[in-house]
Amino acid sequence: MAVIKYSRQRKAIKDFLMTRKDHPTAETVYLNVRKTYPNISLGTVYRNLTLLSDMGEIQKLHFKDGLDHFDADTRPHNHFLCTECGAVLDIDFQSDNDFHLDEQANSVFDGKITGHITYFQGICPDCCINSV
Amino acid sequence: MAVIKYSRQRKAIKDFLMTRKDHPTAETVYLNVRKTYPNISLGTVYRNLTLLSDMGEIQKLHFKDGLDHFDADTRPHNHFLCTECGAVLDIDFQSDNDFHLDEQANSVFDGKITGHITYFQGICPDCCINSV
DNA sequence: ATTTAAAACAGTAATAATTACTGATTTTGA
DNA sequence: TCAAAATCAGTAATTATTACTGTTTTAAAT
Repeated sequence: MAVIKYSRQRKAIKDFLMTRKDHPTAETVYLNVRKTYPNISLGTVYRNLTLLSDMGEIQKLHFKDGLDHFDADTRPHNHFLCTECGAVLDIDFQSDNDFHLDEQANSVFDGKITGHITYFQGICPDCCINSV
Repeated sequence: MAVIKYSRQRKAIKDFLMTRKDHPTAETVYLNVRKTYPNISLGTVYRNLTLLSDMGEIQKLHFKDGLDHFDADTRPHNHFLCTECGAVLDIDFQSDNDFHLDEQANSVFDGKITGHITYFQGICPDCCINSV
């Protein structure tokens, strides 16, 4: 695939993803983009999510549910997984030490560490309210 | 499943897992336990890995390859994924701050954070040597 | 504006990891 | 030793994802 051509379907997929902060799955993207493009195919959604991810325009994430999740926010940031409802949220918090973590880990590791991501888990705000 | 009964297959699965530090997949466990129990079935391996995981005797992990990986070490510790060969390793290093990370994150999060895990990525020792 | 080759599409089939089902075997307490 | 329940082996089903095929869309050159 030498040249990448524009496609409205790909634009719609990225546009939708940018409206969401909850890292939807391919299935969710498909169901929503179908509102605008009723006969878009699931294969097109997968192909474009992978393509966008390869181009670095979005991030592909893996959580414990075993599904691929997609995030239009490509800045390095941490994630939270709710053990009650499975919701995935961004955690914008970074500890002061976070910036130095890679070099610290490198000093005790024989290979070469280039990055890290921290997954938090617990009860999300919604589930906290509902369990009162 | 009220009472849990002993089974040699389950013991063999856990015993094998305890010999490994590289977080094998169900398939790898299957291929190895078959050396001792030649007609163990893949379903048995999956069922017991899930059972052991539910009982808290092992940990089920998810990496970018989309496969389930299993770890007999249930102490909280961090992981490393090699972007070259896909190898998964333990990172025993913990920053001084790591212990306080949950409470720090809690102070800026509306829900309740109960734990975290950090995934490092980079080039593993083996791949570093081979690429010289 | 037309033409044209490559890229992308919709729709469908195939793959691969995992889970569920079934009748036989093993475990364990009585 | 016996019997009920758990577990097993083997197989079928499910589910997420990827690959294939013939048609449509894009974009650059006429």
